[in-house]
Amino acid sequence: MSETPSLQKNHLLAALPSEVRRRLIPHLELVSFPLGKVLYEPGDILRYVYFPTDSIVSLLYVMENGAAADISVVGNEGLIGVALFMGGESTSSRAVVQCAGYAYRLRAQLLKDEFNRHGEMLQLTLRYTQALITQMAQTAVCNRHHSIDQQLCRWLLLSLDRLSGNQLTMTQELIANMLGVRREGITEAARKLQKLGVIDYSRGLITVLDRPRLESLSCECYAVVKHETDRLQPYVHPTHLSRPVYPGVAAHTQ
Amino acid sequence: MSETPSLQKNHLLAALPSEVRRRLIPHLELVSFPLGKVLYEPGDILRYVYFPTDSIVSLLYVMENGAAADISVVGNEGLIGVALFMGGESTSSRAVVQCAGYAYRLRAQLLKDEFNRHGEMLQLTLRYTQALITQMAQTAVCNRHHSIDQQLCRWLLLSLDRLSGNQLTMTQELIANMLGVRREGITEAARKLQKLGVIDYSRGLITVLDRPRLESLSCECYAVVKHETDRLQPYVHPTHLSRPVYPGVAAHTQ
DNA sequence: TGGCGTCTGTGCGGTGACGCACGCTCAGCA
DNA sequence: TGCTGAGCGTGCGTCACCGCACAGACGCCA
Repeated sequence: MSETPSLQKNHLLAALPSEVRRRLIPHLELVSFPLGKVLYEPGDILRYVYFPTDSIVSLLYVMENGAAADISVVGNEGLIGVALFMGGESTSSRAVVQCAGYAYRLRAQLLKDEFNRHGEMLQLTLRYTQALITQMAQTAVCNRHHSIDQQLCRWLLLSLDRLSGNQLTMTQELIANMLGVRREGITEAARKLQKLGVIDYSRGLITVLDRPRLESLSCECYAVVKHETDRLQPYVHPTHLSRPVYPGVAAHTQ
Repeated sequence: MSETPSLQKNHLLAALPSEVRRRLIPHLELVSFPLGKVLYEPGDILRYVYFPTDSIVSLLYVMENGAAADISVVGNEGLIGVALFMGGESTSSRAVVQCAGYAYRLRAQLLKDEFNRHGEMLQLTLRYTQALITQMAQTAVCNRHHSIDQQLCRWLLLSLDRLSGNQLTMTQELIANMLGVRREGITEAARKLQKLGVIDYSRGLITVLDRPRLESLSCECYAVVKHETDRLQPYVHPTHLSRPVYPGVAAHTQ
């Protein structure tokens, strides 16, 4: 194909009908995301939407006292900047790069232009947004009910799903910030996992050795989110999605 | 006006241009929501969307062990069933009536038909959805960082905003279920508020006596959500929203 | 009017997470 | 080669919340 191969790494871009993709390609800019880069702060007007290929971005809520917690994780399955097409133009979250890598960006206005064609782009992004909502909701209950141990497992799995390989480059401090807990809490939870032979880690590099075990140690939240995401974004054969926009949704009523 | 006046009580319906509203009125059915009624369970196909007028519905996530936590509260400012137009058709949440009252319902297909006209309905509902997302996200961080005392205040305020008057008919047990905490925790928090003269309550009837004080005792989460909701849904003059759909969003780019 | 059930009040031990403090260890660099 | 600092390990007291258990209080209905 004549397209940049890495463009296919983002599931949303990959799922676009080739006609739409051809329209957008000239406007998609590959950008590098260094670790810790802030894509936007609460209230910022969004000038771009970003489609990660091999980077991971966390949506963080920051409290007045500086304490924060991530409410969702975005990787190659999604995009950053849903507020733009939801109509709000900005959000109250902060978007921070959690795993360095690359992403394609698209000017806000170009995305809106695409929506105005009432094409597949709208359907795709809305479905993704619903998956995102699921993740946020599950995060909320997880924060309420589950132990740090379980949440660490959930979080490792969510991150792992958005990368290739079985390694994560992140310090315990970073993870603690994401989960909104103490660093020591992560240290203890990570040590337990290491003792069980589930993960190995050293100075900012985490290797997952036994993924099935990790899944069983995680709270149900991971499975719930994954299941729902798979349901909403079954991008195995992108052509499956080449249906008309709203009328295309099966009319189950009656 | 010839329209049912109570239809105006729902902000979304009220904000519709009269042309759209005229189209929908014949299909809007007023239904009664008794306390505790379950509108849908996780995974249910949504046959209707509901526009509350004077009822309040909680979106709950239920864990495998039965423990639950509400992730957002929906009243006359919104609608129940966003999954329908997000494309998912169903959600993983349970919708439960938390304050008895009334709502208008609309058949799923009719809503989709309305979207296919690419009208204001889409813009309106998407903006609402973003407000909902904000609420979920804030709930997530609130669960992580704030005390039961603070969360109770937040929750009373959120509920109060969606009703007229300063009274809530709900038992401490119910509130505890919503917040995903022990009933005793609510008892203690409520007692503190009563001692301060902020609220009064007895056997399932809560009266807010000093709302400003309640707001100051609440965590920041209430204000954040309220501010964002007001920004996204400034339905003071519904005609303000009579703009073209996507192109109407001010082109801030450049 | 008496009884029953719902709603609320309170106590107690247990525990998970916090805040703080300090020590260790390894990579990278001068 | 030795220093420095980032990353990780660990202990200790404190606190919020939990689970359980039971007691009082009020409303409603027979």
